[in-house]
Amino acid sequence: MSDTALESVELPASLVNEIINGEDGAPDISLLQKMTGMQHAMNGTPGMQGQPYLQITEQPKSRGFRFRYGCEGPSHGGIPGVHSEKNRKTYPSVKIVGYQGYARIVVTLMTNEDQPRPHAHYLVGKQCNEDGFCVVQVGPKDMSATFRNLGVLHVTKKNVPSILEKRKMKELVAARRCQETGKIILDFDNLSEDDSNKYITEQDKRQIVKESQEQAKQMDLSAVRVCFQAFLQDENGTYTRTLQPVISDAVFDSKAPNASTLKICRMDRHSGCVTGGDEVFLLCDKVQKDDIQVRFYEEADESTNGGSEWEAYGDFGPADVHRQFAIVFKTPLYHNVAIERPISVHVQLRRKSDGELSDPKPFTYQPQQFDKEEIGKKRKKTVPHFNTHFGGGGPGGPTAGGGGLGPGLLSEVTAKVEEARVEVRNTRLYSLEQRLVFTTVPEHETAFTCERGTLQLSCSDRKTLLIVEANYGRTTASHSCACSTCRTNCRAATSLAVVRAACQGKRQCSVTASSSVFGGDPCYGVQKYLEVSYRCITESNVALRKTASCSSAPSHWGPEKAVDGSRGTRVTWYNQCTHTNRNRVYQPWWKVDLGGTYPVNRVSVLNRGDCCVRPLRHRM
Amino acid sequence: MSDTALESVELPASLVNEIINGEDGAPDISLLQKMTGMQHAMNGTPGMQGQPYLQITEQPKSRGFRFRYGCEGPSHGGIPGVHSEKNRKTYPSVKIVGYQGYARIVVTLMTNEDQPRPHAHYLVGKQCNEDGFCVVQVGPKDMSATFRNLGVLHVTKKNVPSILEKRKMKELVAARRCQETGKIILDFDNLSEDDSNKYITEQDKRQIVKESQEQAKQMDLSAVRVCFQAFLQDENGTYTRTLQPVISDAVFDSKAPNASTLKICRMDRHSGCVTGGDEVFLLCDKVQKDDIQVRFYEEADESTNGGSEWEAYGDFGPADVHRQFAIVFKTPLYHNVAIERPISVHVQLRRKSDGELSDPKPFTYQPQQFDKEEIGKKRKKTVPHFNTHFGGGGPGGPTAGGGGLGPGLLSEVTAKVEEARVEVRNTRLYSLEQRLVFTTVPEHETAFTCERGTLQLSCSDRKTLLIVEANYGRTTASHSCACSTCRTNCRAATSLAVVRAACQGKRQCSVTASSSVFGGDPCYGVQKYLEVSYRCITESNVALRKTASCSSAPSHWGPEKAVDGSRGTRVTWYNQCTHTNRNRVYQPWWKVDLGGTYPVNRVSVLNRGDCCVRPLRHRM
DNA sequence: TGGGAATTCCC
DNA sequence: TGGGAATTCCC
Repeated sequence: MSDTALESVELPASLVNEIINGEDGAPDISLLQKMTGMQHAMNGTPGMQGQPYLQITEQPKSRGFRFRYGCEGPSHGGIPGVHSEKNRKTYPSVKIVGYQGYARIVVTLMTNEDQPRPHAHYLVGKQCNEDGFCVVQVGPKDMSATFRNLGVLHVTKKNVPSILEKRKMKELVAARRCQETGKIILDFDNLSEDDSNKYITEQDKRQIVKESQEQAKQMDLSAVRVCFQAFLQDENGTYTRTLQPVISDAVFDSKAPNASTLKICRMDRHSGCVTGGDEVFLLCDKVQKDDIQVRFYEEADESTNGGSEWEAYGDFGPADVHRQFAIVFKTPLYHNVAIERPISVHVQLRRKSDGELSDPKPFTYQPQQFDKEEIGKKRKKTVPHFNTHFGGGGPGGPTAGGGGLGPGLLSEVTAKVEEARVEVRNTRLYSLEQRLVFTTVPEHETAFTCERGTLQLSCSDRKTLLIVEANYGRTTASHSCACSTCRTNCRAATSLAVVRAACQGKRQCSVTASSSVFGGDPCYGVQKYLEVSYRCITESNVALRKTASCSSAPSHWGPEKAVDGSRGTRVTWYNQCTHTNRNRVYQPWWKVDLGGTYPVNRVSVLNRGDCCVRPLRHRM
Repeated sequence: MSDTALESVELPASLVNEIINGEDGAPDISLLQKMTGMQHAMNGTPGMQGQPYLQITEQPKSRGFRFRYGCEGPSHGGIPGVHSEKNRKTYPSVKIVGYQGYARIVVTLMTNEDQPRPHAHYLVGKQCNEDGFCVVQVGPKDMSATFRNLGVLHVTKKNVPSILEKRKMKELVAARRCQETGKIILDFDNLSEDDSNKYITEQDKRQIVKESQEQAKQMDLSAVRVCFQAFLQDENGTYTRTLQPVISDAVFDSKAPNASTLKICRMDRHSGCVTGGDEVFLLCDKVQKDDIQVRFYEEADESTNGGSEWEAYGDFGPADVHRQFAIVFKTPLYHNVAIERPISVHVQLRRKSDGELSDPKPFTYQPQQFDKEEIGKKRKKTVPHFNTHFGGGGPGGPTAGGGGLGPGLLSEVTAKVEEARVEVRNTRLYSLEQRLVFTTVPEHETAFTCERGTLQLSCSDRKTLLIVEANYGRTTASHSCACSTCRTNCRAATSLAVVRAACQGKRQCSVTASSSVFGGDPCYGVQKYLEVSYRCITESNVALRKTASCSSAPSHWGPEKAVDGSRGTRVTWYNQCTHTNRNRVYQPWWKVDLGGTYPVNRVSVLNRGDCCVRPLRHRM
C-alpha cells in the first residue's frame, strides 16, 4: 500500500517526445536536459519540507487483472484499484500534494524488481499513446488523477529483445540529437534510417542489442509496476519541474501460471471420515503441481473463544496433480477424532509461493464408526476399557496414598493402543467384495544429533510431540555420527525419561546430546549420538462431557465440571471446578467413564487457580 | 493401406536441385524439363503392362507419431511403419517393381487433401536435406528402400505463408532460369536477391504471395502424407525416367488436439450399480469436449456364442469435460439389470470424429440390491410374484383351452412394475444422514406425426421398443399439427394395439397416421395426429436357468431345456427343447419360478423347428 | 471480459 | 522420446 520511491529511473525517450510536443508549451530543451539527467533530479526526499510531491492515493489491485496480447484486441477494461469491488469500482489514482496549477502526469510500466526498469509491455487505453505510456493533464485546482483505463498489452516473449532495442535506440537518438542541435521537434515514429545512422554508431547498436537481450532474459512478463511521473508548469508555461516519480505495488497477470486465480470447480465428494485418508478427486483451474496445497480449515467462532481455529492440508504429491487441472488427494485427519456429530469445515486451494487462496468449498467430517466385532477379532493386544479413576484428594481434602505411576505408564498404554488401532471401512454397500482397510498410524519420525549437538524437535500446526523411543549412546557402528571406537549396545538408561521430560506434549523442544544431560556416560571413549523416535499428534479430550462421578460433591461443584472443557480454575463464587464435599469422605475419588475405547496419550489435571492448591497425586 | 495414385503433383523446385546436383550424374536439363512438365508424365497407369512402377510395401503408421517443432531439436525417431510393434519395429518402405538398375527415390511431404499439394512442414532425418525432402539411392539389385528416420518438422503456423512463398519462388526461378540458359547448376540456397529479381517480376511475386496465403489458410498442419517419387537411371547414366509418384496414407500428428492418443489416467471408482447412473470422475489425456465419449463394453466370449457383445456410453455433456483433462460422467445401465454376481466390463475413451479408442480400464457392475423393506413401504402398487405358468399343449400334445390374454396384459404388468421400481442406496457407511435415492426409470420418449405422415421409431444399440401409450386422433387444440376444426378428446380405440403390433419388441418400426390403419376415423373432419410414448429398453431373459418344472417329461427333454438360453429348436436326436411326455397328461403344463420379482416386458415362446409344430396358445 | 483451447516450447 | 507446461490466441 505504501508508495515506493526510487533512487533512479530510466525514462523512455518517447516520453520525452510526448512531453515536448505537448499542446501547452513550446519544445523546451531545458526540460529534456532535466529529464535525461533525471537520476540526479530525483534524489530529493518526497514530502520534503515545503516541496510538492506525487502520491498514490489508490494503488492498483495486485491480483485478478489480466494482461492482454495484441491479438486479443483492445478494450478489455483497465487495471482496477486495490479497493475496487463489484458494485463500487475504483481505479489507480494519484495526486500532487503541495502544489496548485497545471501539471502533467505520465504513466509508464516498470519491471517488478528491486531496481525497476522500463518494462517491455505496453500500457494501453484511452489516455495512452503508441509508445505504451499514458499522459493526463491535471490542475489548476484539482491536482488528482484517476486512471480508469490502464490496460497492459502483453508483448510476446520472442519480441521482447527487439522492443527493448527499439526503445533504447529512440532514447539514445533523442539524447544525441538534442546534444547536437540544441533544440529539436522530436518525432520518433518518423525517424528515418539515416537519422539513426547519423546519431548511433555500430558500436552503440551492438551495445544496445546486447543490453536488450540480457534484460529480456531477466524480464518477468507476468508482473509489472506502474510508474507515475509529474511535470509541473513553471512561470513560463512550460513543464520544467519534475517531481520524484512514484511506483506502484506489483500488478500480476492473472493469466500467468504462477499468479492465476485459484478455483475449485468440482469435487467428487464433500465429506469424509474424521480420521482422514479419504481420497478426493478435485477439479480446479490451472495450478502448478509443485506450488499448490489443499487446505482444510475451520474458522474460529465464539463458542470456542476464538481458540480453535484449525487447519490441515490434503495429502498428495506432484504426481497427483493431473495436467494442472485436477488434484487427487487424501483428506487430513480432523483435529478431534472423537466428534460425535458431523463437523462442517472448509476446503480451499492455497498457492505455496504467494499464499494465495481460492474460495472455499464446504467439507463435512463424519464421526468415526468402528465395526466393533471386527476390531475385536483382528487386534492382538486388548485395549483396556478406560475408567479413568483419579484417586487422591480433591482440593481441600487430604492427599491419599498410592503414588503416581509417572508418565511412563501413560505412554505404555498409548503404545499398546496404537498398535491395536484399526479402521474398518465399507465404501460400497453394493460390493460383494467388502474389504477391511487397515489404516496404519503414520510412521514415527526419527531424528538424531551427534554427541555434543543439540537435537531440536518441533511439530507444525497445533500438534504436540509424543516421544516413542530415545537413546543416548550408540547402537550401530555405521551411523552418520562416525565412531573410531565403536559399540553397538551403548544405551543411557535415562534416555527415554530425559527426552520425554524435555519434549513430551510440547510443540517444540531441544535436548543436548551430552553425558551430563543423560546422567553419566554410558560408554566412555565411544562416540555417541542421541536418536529419538517421535510423532506429532493432535490431541483431543476424549473425556469431554463424558459421564463423571465422584465420592460426593455439592451440585454447584459437581463432578461433570472436571470434564466440561472449560479451563476456568476458580472454585469460590465462580464454580468453575469440581470439588468434592469437604470432610465427607476419607479417601475422596473422582472418575469418568469414557464410554468407549480410545488411544490415550496424556491425562492432564488442572488445579484450582484461585487459592488453596494442595498437591494432587494421581493414579490410574 | 492401398497406394494412392495421383493425377498431378507439384514438385518442390529444390528437389530438382538435389536430383541434378547428385553425385552420380552431370546436371541434365532434360530431366529438369521432364520434371517441370511432370503433370503430363505422370498420367500413366501404375503397373501398366510391362511398365515399372513404384509401390509402397509398408505404409507409415497413421497414428501415434509426433511432429516436432524446430525448437525441439532433431532426433526424435522416425515415422514407424503401420505394422510396427514395440519389439519388432518397421518403417515406411517402397520398392520399384519391374525394373533393375540404379534409381533414386525422393520423399516429400504432401497435404492430406483430395488433391495433395506440397506441405509446409519439412521432412527431416539422416537422408533429408535442408529443403525438407529425402533422397536415397537404390539398386542395381535390391530395388527396395526403407526409411527409418523420417521426422516431420512442424513449422509454426505464423511461418507457413512465408515458407510456401519461398518454395514457390525457388520453383519459379528454377523453371525460368532453365528456360533462359538451357543448362545451369542450380544452387538455391545461394540464390542472390539479384537472381530472383532477374527471373521473377513483381507481379509474379504478388501472385505467389497471394497463393501462398490462401494455401496457408487451408493447410492442415496436423496431418501429412508422404510422397515417394522414383527416378531411374537411363542408358547414359542420368536419372531421366520418372515413375508415377505414390502417396501414402495420412500421418496424423499425435500431439494435435484432434488426433492425440486417448488415455484414461485415473478414475475415482471402478465399479457401480448395474442400473447405472453412478457418477465417475475420470482423469485423461487431452480430449476435446465436443468430440469425446466414454464407452462401456463387454467383449463377446464363447459362452455367449459371440452373440452378446455390448456397448453403451457414459452420460455427460461438454460442460462435464473439465479443461480437456477430466470428464465427470454417469455410468450407463448395463444391458441386463438382473445380474446376480458382479460383471466385469471395460471402459474406454472414444473420439467421435475418427472413432479412435483409448486402452480400456476395467469396470465392475454390481448387482442391484433392493432394500426390500423400504420398497414394501414406498410402493403403492404391488408386484405379482411371477410364477410364469404356461398352460397349453407341449409339442406333440393336444392344445388345451384358455385363450391367450394377449400382449395387453404383459404390458400392464410392466407398467405397474415400473412405477414401483425403487433403488435404495447407501454410499457412505459412516454417514449419519443416510439417504434414499429414488432413481426413476428414464422418462418415456414421445414422438408424433401429423395425419397422413409416417411415424418412424427406432432404438440404438441392441435396444428394443416398448410402447407405453399411443393415440391416433387429437387430445389438444394447440399442437404442432394444427387444426382448424379442433377436438381434444378424439381417440382411436385401436391406437395402442395397432402401434404395439407394429413396433413392440422391434428395434425400429414405422406406422402411418391414417384412419385406414387405425380401423376408421375417430373424428371425421378434425385434423388428427399420431402420438406415441415409448421407451428403448434392453431386455434380458429373467427366466434363464431358473427352476422349471412340467407335468411330466423324459430327462433328455426335461423342463429346464426351455430356459437354458439356447435357441436350438430340434427335438429329435438333438434334444434341444423340452417336450412333455406324449399322451401321459391330458392338459400338460410347464412352469418356471423366476425366484424373484422382475419387470417383465415380454414372454416369448419358440416352437420346435425340426418338425411337427402345432399351434401353442399361452396364458398366464 | 472470461472461458477455453490451440500452439509452441522446454527438458 | 514422452511428459508436461508456458505462451499465445480465439471468440
